[in-house]
Amino acid sequence: MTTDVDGDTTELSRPARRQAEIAAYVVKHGSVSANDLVEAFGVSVMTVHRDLDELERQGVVRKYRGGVSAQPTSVFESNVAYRLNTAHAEKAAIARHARTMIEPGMSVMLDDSTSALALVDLFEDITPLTVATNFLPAITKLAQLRDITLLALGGIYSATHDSFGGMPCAEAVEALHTDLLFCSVSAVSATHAFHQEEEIVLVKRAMLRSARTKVLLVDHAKLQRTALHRLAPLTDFDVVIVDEKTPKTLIDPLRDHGATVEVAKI
Amino acid sequence: MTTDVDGDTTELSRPARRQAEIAAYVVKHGSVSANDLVEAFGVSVMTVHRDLDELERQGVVRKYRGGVSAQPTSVFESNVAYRLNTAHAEKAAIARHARTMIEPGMSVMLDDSTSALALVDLFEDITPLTVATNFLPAITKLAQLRDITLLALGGIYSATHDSFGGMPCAEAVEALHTDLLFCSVSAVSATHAFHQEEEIVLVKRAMLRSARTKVLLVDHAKLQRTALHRLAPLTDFDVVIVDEKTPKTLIDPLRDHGATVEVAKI
DNA sequence: CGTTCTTACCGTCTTCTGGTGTTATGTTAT
DNA sequence: ATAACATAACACCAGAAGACGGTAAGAACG
Repeated sequence: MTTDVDGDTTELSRPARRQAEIAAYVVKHGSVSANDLVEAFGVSVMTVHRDLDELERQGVVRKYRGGVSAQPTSVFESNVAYRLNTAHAEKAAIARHARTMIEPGMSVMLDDSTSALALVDLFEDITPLTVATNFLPAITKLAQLRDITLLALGGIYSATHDSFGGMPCAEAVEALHTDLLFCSVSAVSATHAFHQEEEIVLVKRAMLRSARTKVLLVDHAKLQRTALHRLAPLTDFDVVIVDEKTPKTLIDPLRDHGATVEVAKI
Repeated sequence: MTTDVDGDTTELSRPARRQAEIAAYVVKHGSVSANDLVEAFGVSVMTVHRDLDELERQGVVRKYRGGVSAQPTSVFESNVAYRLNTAHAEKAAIARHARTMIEPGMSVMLDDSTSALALVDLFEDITPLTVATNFLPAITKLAQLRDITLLALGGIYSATHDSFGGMPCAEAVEALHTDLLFCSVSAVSATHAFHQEEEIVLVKRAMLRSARTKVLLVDHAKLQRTALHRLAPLTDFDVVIVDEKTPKTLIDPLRDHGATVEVAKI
């Protein structure tokens, strides 16, 4: 199988990668047996089962005796799109660009996106800093850093996103007001940002209300997709940052509709 | 140096262990130079500095040119007591005992204590379960488990406790009401539970208000200590669980004052 | 201005955990 | 009852991350 829109194959642990591929395989075939997967991926039955367990834990597939089947696309999409997500260099570039907007002493809010995670790696040098996020990997990283006030946004854990959400999270967000918000979405049209899942939209909307300056991080893959729920018009964001690989033909429409778009150089 | 009240030396990575010992050393001597520590522990200057940096990050010592000094005891106590904390077998026994109080489907709240952490390891078999906690290691573990609804209690991260606290956390707690609460404290007298730090007390009090059945987990070391802030009378707890090593002479007074004490068998 | 202490960087070593297969045991369907 | 499938329990291997020291550059103190 060739999957992959553009190059950049690695940057994901082998099992994680295989799991994402298995997920794609399952969705493609609707439902498959463990043995099918053994042949297709050249690993042992045991490993297949372990992978499937993990995918089930994340809510991507459903196991039953004799095989697995795919879950409703919404869940799958946002997960696998996210896991197979590469574009590492672009993400890093976007993060570096975003970083220039941050001054020591500021308060920053991050959502549960890999783009935001790339940004976290740059925080060490912008201290002191207050960071609020509901994204577990980000929380774990930030907890290690000195001179960073970490404000964890709690809530109901979602294995699919590895983050916290739901009403408790929205409430936690509403109790805050930060200088900056960096967030991402699953899809971007000429006029609006979209997201697959309603509960996530809830939290992101709350975040948008709780920050002075709002920044949308968009890698070029997002611009060609669509998603179910309309999150907000792009004009709600003070800045939209895209990566260099984004074709001009996709950027121009955004600007025509009033968005402030900045291009991050690699 | 001999430290160590009772056997059980390991169960802590080498650097972590040395750091705890260094912390103890610093407290004992009030303030020491890096070179002193080099001799005392037989490691390089570099390593000493790294250890001290870590301890400073946790708020246990204060670095200045020429050496380090201990922080106010309150901070130290709750940290090092915690890190040097062994009594592994006892903790496990207490956890196993506590476990019998939990039925599938219940909602459980945990505070930031190693006792609670031991309990987490037993949750895998009591599913489904809803667990709320502000303790980062517990959150990380629970996020891996299936059939557990994890409710993270967010707030301001404290490196000393590796948990979240402050007003945001207290508010998150107040929005809940669980069937059970398992918590621990730094010290227990015949009549009351105590804790070193005020902010922590704030959260624990909120937790006590937000649970139907309240359980206090006490390993025998706690019964001989004292601490600054009075958290609550022991009669506020429905059950107090102590380990087998606790001398009868310490248990009886608790019972005389009306507490329900149960002894966990190893 | 020099001494002392601290940090930054690099290379090496070790430790450890994650990933995997194999075999054995358990479970469900036919 | 038996075959197919799933889980559990070891044991192995490798890659990665951590721990550590040394040296050199930097900063603070006298």
